[in-house]
Amino acid sequence: MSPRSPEAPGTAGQDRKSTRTRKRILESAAAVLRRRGYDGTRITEIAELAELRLPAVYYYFATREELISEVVVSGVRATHEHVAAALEALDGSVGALDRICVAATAHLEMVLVGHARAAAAMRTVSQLPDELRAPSRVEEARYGVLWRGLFDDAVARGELDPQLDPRGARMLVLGALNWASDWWDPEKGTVEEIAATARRLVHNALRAPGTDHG
Amino acid sequence: MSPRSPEAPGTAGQDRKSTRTRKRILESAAAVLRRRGYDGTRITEIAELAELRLPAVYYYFATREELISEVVVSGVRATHEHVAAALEALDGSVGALDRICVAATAHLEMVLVGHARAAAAMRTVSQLPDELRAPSRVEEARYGVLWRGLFDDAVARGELDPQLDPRGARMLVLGALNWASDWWDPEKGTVEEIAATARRLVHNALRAPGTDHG
DNA sequence: GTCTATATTGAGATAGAC
DNA sequence: GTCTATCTCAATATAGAC
Repeated sequence: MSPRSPEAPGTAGQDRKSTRTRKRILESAAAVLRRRGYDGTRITEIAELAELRLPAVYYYFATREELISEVVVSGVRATHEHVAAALEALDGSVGALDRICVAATAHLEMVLVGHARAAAAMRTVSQLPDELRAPSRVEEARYGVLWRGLFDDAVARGELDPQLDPRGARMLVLGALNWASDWWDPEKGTVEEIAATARRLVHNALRAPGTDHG
Repeated sequence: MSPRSPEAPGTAGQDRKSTRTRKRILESAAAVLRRRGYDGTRITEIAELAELRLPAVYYYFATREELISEVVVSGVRATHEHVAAALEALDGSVGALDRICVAATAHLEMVLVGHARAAAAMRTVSQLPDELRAPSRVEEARYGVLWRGLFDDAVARGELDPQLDPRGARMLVLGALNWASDWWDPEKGTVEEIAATARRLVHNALRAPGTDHG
């Protein structure tokens, strides 16, 4: 039976060898995808990184496209979940602008160190051919709803600078965060440092005038 | 004689047919590079867009790498020159923060509409293999000096929020601008609109507290 | 499940006619 | 200068042994 439709195993379920191997392939694919982009990703390189030969990859995924699609979709979903969890952990009294900063920090963490698939997904989505774009768009749209909601709240509560176009501001902020995986070098500073700068920068950028916090 | 080492022509020099064709190939390459990324760029597609067959491209450029390298290097240089010109046009009394905003606007214009090679360059540099990376790095470094100078000025004059790491802030801002070519849709808003939002956002983001401009 | 060996495709690059 | 026709090589994908 093919592991492409996994069944409940005899004992525990989560770490059958095939499940672990499959996961290793996905992580390797994410790493390659992040560095090389969609077209530059070679299955041979993925296999090498996963310490397998190429045909073993095809045992788990029918095609190159299926593998890449799963990396991207799960990367967006994982980022979405991580950000949503960070927001849910907040006290109800936290302001809309501060919630945006928490979301930004969580997003940045995922892109930089949290999950190889997250960085791969953010960098890759716009390069995907149309067939692969469709499934990933669903996840992107769901995640987009979360961010739009955060900005809508900030507008409604008067916390967003009224001179900013909310959509433009939202996309510029997310761009700043996504691009960080391009230049951030773990040897030149910790994630906490860049996250602190990003949080401060985003807070400054969006806040309505007259709400200075020194 | 190959046009790869162009000579002074009989009359004017700039619009010999071969010079124009060469330019057309570079512009086509930029358009493809921007959409597809480094590995996704096919010379056939470049040729098609330039209304030529593939061998004609090889008449002007020895290899695929040489062509792509020229697009990227000239794209960074054109952006550098455009931004530098915008800054030089400013009155000496303009503050450091405002100068950064002018530079940001000029950079964004180039990436979005000014020059196909600019957008291609910004999107592509990090994907280049090492051999191609070297020449583009020289241009990137030169352009980077300009931006570091702008931020150094802002720090020296106390216009930059002291709680921001200057390097981190600089990279986040440039990321926001570069990423815009990924999502900006000319049908959903003019360049002027997004540029206005970007300018306001950057000004807010970087300014030292207590220098509110309402 | 994973391998070696191989079929197949498609993209970069060149030869040589016009 | 630009073309048609062709070579070459690398990458996806499969067959079949273990």
